[in-house]
Amino acid sequence: MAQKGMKELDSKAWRAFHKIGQQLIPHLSRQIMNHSGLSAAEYVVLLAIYESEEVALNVNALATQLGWEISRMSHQVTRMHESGLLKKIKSNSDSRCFDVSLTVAGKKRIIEAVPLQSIEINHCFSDILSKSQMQALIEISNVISNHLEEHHPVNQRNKTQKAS
Amino acid sequence: MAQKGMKELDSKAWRAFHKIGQQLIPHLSRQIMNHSGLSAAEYVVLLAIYESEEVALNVNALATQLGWEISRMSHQVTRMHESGLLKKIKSNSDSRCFDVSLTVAGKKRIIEAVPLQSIEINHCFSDILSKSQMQALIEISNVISNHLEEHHPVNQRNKTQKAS
DNA sequence: CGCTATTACTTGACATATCAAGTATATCTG
DNA sequence: CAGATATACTTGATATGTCAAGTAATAGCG
Repeated sequence: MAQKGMKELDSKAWRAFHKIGQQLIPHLSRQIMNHSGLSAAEYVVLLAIYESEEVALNVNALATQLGWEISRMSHQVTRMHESGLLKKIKSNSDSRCFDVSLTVAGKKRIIEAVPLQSIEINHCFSDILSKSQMQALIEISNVISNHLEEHHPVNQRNKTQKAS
Repeated sequence: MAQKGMKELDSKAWRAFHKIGQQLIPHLSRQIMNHSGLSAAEYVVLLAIYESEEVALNVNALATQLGWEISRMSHQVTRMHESGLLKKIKSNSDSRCFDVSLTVAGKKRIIEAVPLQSIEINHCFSDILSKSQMQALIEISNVISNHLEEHHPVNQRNKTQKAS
């Protein structure tokens, strides 16, 4: 976290950023768990599918959308399929792919969970930051994301994306 | 990530924040690993001890400083002790406590690792943000941290802290 | 068509995080 | 000083993330 050979402001800013990441994200994960019984991972996966225009997404498209490694997505989808949150059907256009979609139970769970989570995000984030601070965060995020996408060819994950 | 029932700006800001957290932190963790062979967890633990004024810290103080759960810290210290990065000696003032400190090897590893990691943080963070953006991040971090500390009594972790 | 390369996903081993109990040592109270 | 409490840390089960290899199906190319 702390870094010698960095200017004072740089170091403080980095520590600040790192600190909220380490506090806020775990806090919100725990809240999702407490409020809806979903893990944070289950929550984001369900939400990504729920919000998607597509009827069904494949594992690759999901991974790309969430910025996850394929293998992580595969494990997660497997678990969520086993626990009845997701349907997983071999695509008929390309039988290497799976069409992943929400089960009735999965849809119900995410619809219940989202408003609770929104409240919590408002409490810990939106309500206590000014508009200009949020604006700043958006810009900062763009700068950093663009940099990473340019200079760090995004490992092995995120190759093609298609929904069958 | 996305949240219905949130205003547009709020939602974009939250997604922006979440996204960089999910991209940048893992990226830097991988870089630590590649450059120095230390895991991100090992790195922050070594650094916390290295930077500390104290000759030795106990598990509790370390956990508090990093904002970790005690049990996580205990596991981590155990592993790092086994791998020879840390010394762990029963305190003589309170034999429930351990004095944790760097081994020679641990000190060497962190001294080598820090400058490499600084360079990487500069590349992906400090060099591409303006001073005012970094300033904004510091303020945002303070707002959020203060809120969490006030309203979410910091679970079971972070109780007392003492260095024996 | 047949052969190689690519793509989509799976799998298993391993590292790590979290949670709920547990152990051992202090400390506090009557 | 005995008994209850609190503290410091450990432990083991479980969940999850990462990595390296694998399998299977499609695409490209001669």
